[in-house]
Amino acid sequence: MTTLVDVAKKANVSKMTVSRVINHPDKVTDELKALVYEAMRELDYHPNMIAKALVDKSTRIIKLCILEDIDTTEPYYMNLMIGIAKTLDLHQYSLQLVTRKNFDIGNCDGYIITGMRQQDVDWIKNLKKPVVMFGENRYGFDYVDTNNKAGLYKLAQLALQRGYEKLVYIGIDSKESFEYSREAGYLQQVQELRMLPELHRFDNHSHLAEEFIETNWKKIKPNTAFLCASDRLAIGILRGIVRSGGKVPEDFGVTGFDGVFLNQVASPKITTIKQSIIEMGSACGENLLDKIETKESQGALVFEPKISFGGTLRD
Amino acid sequence: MTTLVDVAKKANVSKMTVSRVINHPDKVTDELKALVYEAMRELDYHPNMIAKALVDKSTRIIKLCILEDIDTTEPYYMNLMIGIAKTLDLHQYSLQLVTRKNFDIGNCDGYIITGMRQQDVDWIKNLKKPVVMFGENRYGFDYVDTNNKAGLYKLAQLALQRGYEKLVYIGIDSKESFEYSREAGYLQQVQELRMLPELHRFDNHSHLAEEFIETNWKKIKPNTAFLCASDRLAIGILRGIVRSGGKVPEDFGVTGFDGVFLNQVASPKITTIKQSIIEMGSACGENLLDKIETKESQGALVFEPKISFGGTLRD
DNA sequence: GATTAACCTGTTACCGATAACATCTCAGAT
DNA sequence: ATCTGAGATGTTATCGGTAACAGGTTAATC
Repeated sequence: MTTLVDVAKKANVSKMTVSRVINHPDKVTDELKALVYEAMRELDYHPNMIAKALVDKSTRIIKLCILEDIDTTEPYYMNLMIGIAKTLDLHQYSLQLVTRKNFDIGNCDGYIITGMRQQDVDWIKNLKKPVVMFGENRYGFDYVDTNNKAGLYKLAQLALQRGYEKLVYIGIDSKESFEYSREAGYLQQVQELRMLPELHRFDNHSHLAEEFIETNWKKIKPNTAFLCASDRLAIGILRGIVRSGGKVPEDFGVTGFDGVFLNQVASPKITTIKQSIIEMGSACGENLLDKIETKESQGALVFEPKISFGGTLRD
Repeated sequence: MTTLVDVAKKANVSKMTVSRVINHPDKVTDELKALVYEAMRELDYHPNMIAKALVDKSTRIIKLCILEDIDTTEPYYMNLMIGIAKTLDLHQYSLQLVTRKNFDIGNCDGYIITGMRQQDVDWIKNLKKPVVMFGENRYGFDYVDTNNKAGLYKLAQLALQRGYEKLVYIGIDSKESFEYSREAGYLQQVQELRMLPELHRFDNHSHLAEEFIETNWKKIKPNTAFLCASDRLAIGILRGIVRSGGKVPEDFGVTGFDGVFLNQVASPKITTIKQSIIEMGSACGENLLDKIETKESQGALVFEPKISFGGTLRD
């Protein structure tokens, strides 16, 4: 490993000058700067982050707190992590994964938190390091998320364009903000057209949605589209309809939300909201690192939803 | 943050003595040790890993290299990471996620690698830091994996016990070691009973398996069990059979391999090998950290497979 | 009783960076 | 010509640990 001193010798300056070239380039003359840059290049110098961390009492560690149960952990977290990791690696930060089970020790420079519940608000507010949430919230934390409301609004619109006469919303039985937003998107579209809303909510498990369809099959009329708050629920609805003898997409429409993994294994593929989770993860990372360096809030970052066209809405 | 010096003052010793109590406790008298421990407890002292890392030129970073395409990245990697993270956090290490796309810079103390192909053997052998593979291999790298052969052997045995007369193996069209082992497990069971083996291989996508069933439906006789190398393939087989009008589990059996996530959304649930990926991840971490500290190879660690009973084999 | 060895404990230097302070230079003011 | 001060560069101390060496006791040996 080449160090500051190596570069300094090569450039015939003191190591402090080299340090300044890196951190306060405006305080060094162009002439010396050129020398130093040249030396750095020749020696392929990379700063030792550990030493830097020691002086400024930082850790270069970001904690990713996944507060949801592992059981319900959606596969898209994998993509989230890939996105986060991409940014962090670039800045020589590294990641610690934290779940409710190993929630402890160890310092860090910042947090990315996902799956927050109301009960978590207190301790999160007390954290002494910058925080970015993955997933919208109404407690004033900076966050990165898809525009959930717009997502359901668009899907509802699409279902109408495709000629379905009734829109039923299948939601997740939770008090989280994203759920309210998705419902709001549905309701807005429905109310703009003076239609009667119909909402049902379940825990996010496909078999609950399936049961719902099967037990209520007689009451369900053709030409209905089911707008689901997740791909899991959509898969259940789809299966329920198929089992009951209904035809998708001819007589019934189904849409989901997420579109990372589940719709790959459904057949037909589900028309859903495709979230570019990797990019969103990168955004989380950048947002947080900015915050760490500038010590200023970066605000929320909302991604516009994109529809991924599957085979569960007719053409 | 309390430091060595704080503890030293409190215990009325030099900081070197405190350091020794931590790293070479045999070189300090019991009397002083007691004092120091007492002081450490009172001050809630935790060593600063950054400072330690600076002197021994380590990074406390482990790189997790996921060499598979993100598209085919199975959700179980999430669990793998949780397992790894659990161990690493305990030892104050942290993780960097590396994919083929951001394969670069940054030092580290060791690697956990998964999804290795033949073409990767060379550079992996050239790595200067300890390596543990997740997934069996035949190149002499230490690894952690489920006993793939035993897994398929057991499933085949189970299918026979449940009265299926014909066993068909549906494999993944790849040259990776785990695939050979699963095939070997199937073949061993089949040959022990002098049955005729039948193997088919596809890329690991459910719709390929589904197509296979549908195009060959006429040739497929009842009382056959399909032993699949992955849950994805099993889902495809299952769907193909159901679509073609076959009855599972009455006339046809289906088994998978993995059991982390996919079988949660299948209906009925697939009888599969449940891998405790979280534990395996922890094992990877421990194996690697051992290796880093002792500088000795720790060997392979093979987990015995457990069957997760779903509804795709009859009782 | 002096010598030596074994064993503790403390001192110093260092890992690779940065901040704070010291020094030096040179332009502009007096 | 001397003084002043701004701006550039170098020196020193520091972050929190550890290794290597130095010094001080005590017990065993002659």
